[in-house]
Amino acid sequence: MPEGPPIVILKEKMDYLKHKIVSEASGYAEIDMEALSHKKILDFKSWGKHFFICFNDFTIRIHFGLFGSYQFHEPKKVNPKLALHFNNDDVYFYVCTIERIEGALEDHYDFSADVMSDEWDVAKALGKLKDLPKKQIGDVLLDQKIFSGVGNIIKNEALYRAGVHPESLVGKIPAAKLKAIVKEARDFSFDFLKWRKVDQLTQNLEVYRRTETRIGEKPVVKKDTGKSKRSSYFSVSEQKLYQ
DNA sequence: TATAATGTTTGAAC
DNA sequence: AGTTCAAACATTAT
Repeated sequence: MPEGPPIVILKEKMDYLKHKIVSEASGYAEIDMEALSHKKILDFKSWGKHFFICFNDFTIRIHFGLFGSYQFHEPKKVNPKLALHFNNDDVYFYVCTIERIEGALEDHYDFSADVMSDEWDVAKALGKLKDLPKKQIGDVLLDQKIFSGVGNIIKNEALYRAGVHPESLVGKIPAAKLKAIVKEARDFSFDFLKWRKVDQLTQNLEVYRRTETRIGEKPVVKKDTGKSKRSSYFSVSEQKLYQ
């Protein structure tokens, strides 16, 4: 479920429930379920990996973490964290964090940091990178304050496309390469979205989890890198290490 | 069947 | 005070 693109897909799938009235809310999330009853959903929004259900004066935030899922119409066998009931329909959310946010979303989130947003701001992202010269680019790409929505798949694929090694230090990467990374973080996210919609994502990944299948071609190395110690997949021959 | 994985927060330990 | 680490949440694909 995680990275930004599947959240955009969820938002699109939820669209038919926009302007509908919640008849009842249930689940084991620690929010006031009563507060959702008989309330009209004004909109669905997203910021990176966060999904928002917007009501008049508050918003419900859902984050799916690593294992979260959702289902329309019929419940799964396990207990939902949140279930929204409508007149003739239901939506269920599982293994996610649910929080209530008061007031305007814009006061809590900077949408120009969301790589999939219309408001995505390349110059702002580059400016933030400038302040982190000693960080590894692999770590920085996972920083949601800079690249909201980027997860480990997008990180690895964007770095491969840009030809930069994940352990490269931000301050040592040439400006043109940094620009390429920022561009690919967004471009790959939209390819991710396109491929996921037709269930063709894994076939199109060039390095992520490709250590076995690429034997005989350019070998892909897997290594836990940086402070985050997340798995990086990269080609030593095609991705330059700047340090 | 065992393992690893698209994520993040929290709090203890150093 | 800063960091580093494990734990916690719990599921699914391979």
